[in-house]
Amino acid sequence: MTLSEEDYIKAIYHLGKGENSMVSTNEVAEQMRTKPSSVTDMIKKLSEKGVANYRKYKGVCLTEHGQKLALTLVRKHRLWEVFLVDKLNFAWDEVHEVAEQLEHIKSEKLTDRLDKLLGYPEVDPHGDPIPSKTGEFKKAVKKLLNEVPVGASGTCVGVKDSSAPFLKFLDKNKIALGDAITVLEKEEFDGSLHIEVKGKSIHISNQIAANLYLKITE
Amino acid sequence: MTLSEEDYIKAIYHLGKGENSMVSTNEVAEQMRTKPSSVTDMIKKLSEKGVANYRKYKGVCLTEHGQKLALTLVRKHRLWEVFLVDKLNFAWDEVHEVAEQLEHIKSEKLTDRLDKLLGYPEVDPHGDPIPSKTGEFKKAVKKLLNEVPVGASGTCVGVKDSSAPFLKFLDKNKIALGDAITVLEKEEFDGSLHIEVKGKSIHISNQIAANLYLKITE
DNA sequence: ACAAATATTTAGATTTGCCTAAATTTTAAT
DNA sequence: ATTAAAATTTAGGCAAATCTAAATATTTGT
Repeated sequence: MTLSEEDYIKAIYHLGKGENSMVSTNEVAEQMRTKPSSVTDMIKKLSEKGVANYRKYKGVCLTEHGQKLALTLVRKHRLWEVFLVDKLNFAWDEVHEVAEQLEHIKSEKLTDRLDKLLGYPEVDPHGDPIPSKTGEFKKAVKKLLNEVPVGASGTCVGVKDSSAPFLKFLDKNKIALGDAITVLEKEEFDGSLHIEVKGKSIHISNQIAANLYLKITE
Repeated sequence: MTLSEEDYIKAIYHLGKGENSMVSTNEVAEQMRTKPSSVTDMIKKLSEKGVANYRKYKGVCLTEHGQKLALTLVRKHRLWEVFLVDKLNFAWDEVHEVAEQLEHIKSEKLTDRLDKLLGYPEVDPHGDPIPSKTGEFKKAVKKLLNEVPVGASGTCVGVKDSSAPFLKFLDKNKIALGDAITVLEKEEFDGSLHIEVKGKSIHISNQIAANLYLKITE
């Protein structure tokens, strides 16, 4: 598989956590399933193009210009996700791969018209915010379950820990991605929660709650 | 510029004129703005993959499988063109380049859902037919002006001869792409036409008419 | 602070698509 | 039918992205 400059920019952006922190060669390599030496090569090129700042052995971050490019990619990716769900009735959990391809289409007009068609959405189907044309973010509607206030409801849209044991736990407790969840009560002393899922009330530890993402709906 | 296998398949398909005739290395090279030797290389690879039939010095055509791939590409290209015009209000003459990118997106589900969203259109904005999922074509609604029956109307959607002199001629006669045209009268002896364009009645030779495409509307 | 472990870069090879130039085959003209 | 012209393929190289293995730098644990 041959990776594009845009793929590298995206990886650096995401690893930089929105705040444009320095990311290491190995981090990028692992994220992109490639070798560190390949990353070094490409990063040098991005650096020469004025897209990234690279310092040997120190890591890499995006330049202002690089960040603009990254934001544009994120914007396109998330707009396409909304399109797939809202207009083509894809399920929210099957859009990523296709959006991954669509985000590389080069046409500013296309992106802007798509934005308009969709009614200028502020978040994607996973609850992640969509940057505006000028790069501004609205706040996310996605929160870790343990940060959701009592009484609030949402849809389970992702996990932070995707290890087998955790997923197994979810399964055993009949919590699935896509489920509607309401926070009923929060224990003071240990942060554990009573939540309602599929009409059933269950009790989960803070540990668990800290690894489940909710897209808040009310 | 680095061309994909799909680009080659498309070129071979289009040069083969729908009927899957043998096309020459040089034809493909010219169409793709690349060198004959590059074409030879790629054609060999396509042949090994079972997508094309290649005989040294004789030319190339698509296998059954290759034709399926080509049809899928044409289908995707034209569906995206309809999308851009109908849903995103692009002008019909500015969609080609973007559709050229979109046609490479790999997702059968996406294509089928798009088809549905658009109401299963049978022709694209240029009047060219859209293959169905199973590869069937409806007949084109695009005709050369000299083949259009007297009384019929349409929109000028393209030229066969795109040389500067011809385009200059069109300009001088105030015929532009996108214009509505009605055929008023046809001369028996030389095939020349009286047509109405923008409220004006003008007279054009068969020669000219044989190089103007109309998308028939009534 | 030092050695061992880890991370990163460099060197050199590989693959792929493309190119130029030379060799070969086919086509066309007399 | 023969030869000149045109088309096509082959040979050899280049550039880009990647990989492996070796070299170098940084970090960590004691």
